[in-house]
Amino acid sequence: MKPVPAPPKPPAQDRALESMRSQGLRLTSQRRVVVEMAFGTKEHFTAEALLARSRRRDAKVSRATVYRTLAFLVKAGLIRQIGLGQQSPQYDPNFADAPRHGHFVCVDCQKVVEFYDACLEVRESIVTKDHGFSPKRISLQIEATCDTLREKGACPHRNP
Amino acid sequence: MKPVPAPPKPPAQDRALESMRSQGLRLTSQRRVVVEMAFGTKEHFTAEALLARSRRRDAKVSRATVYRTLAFLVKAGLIRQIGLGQQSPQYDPNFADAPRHGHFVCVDCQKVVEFYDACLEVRESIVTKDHGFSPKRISLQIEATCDTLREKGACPHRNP
DNA sequence: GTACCTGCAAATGTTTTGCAGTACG
DNA sequence: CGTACTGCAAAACATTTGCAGGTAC
Repeated sequence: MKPVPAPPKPPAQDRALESMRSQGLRLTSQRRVVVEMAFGTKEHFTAEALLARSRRRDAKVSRATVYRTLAFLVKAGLIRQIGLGQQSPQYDPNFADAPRHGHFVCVDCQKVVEFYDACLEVRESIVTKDHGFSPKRISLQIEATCDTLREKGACPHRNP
Repeated sequence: MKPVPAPPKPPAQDRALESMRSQGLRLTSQRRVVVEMAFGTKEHFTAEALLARSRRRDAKVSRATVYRTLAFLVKAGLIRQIGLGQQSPQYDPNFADAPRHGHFVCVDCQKVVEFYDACLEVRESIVTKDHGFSPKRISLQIEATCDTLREKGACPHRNP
């Protein structure tokens, strides 16, 4: 019997629009632009950066609309606000597809690297239950130094 | 043989003052008040709350001094800024004595419960090394629902 | 005595909000 | 067509900073 491939998950972007529609929100052109720009990258971004990117597509997108749309996406669980010890909060669009990853923050070069570990997830779940809770959303951030930088003097995580 | 009790670790408050002195900072009366108020509770607090509490001790402590002192304590690793998904950042004075604990945030009542798990710590360290990093500071926050609330209709974590 | 510190107030930066006009459904 | 949405600008906050005067050491 031929194995049936799992149907591809709709891109986060489509799920966001669907989520908005199902909540009765109108799919305005501005909201489409903001959603497209939010999920059009795997990188983390700030609210201001998302505004700038959205305005390159449509110069009239307002700051207010970006903040309002971002707030909805966060509440819907499609984007997560992460506090990486930096100045203003960053938003991570990858949680829609990989809701359980954590972040390394390289204290040498400030680069953020995402990771996932099944053992951690299992243990996190056990510990949570042991304390009488049911886990809903886990945020794990590890500030660390880069071994390669220390040994070779160059950090492999820094962008080109 | 009589067991020898481990010498008590100096309270976080004393370590903070010592840390400031060793860095060449002057121990002004304002800084003493802010440090005392910061470590005088096990609860998390905001910068504004620390200002209010400090002013109850000395009405003339300025906002600027509170922010400046808080920034030093965070950089020194004695207090940690935690992003608990709330409005403004919270500060946790318990990291000086227990630098590796995590936080449950009850999504039902917003109460924050601290926890520690040795297995998690070991696994976190392994995963970090596997990715070529050496861990320096770990921040684990788990948003969860409270089982007792769901079963009994009352949340045991809510304050009296 | 002299840096370093403080309080004040103004500057900065971010997010929210009120409102009149616009457009989705 | 009505109601939700948008852009704008002002408001609301949170945090930082410049500076004149004060104080620890």
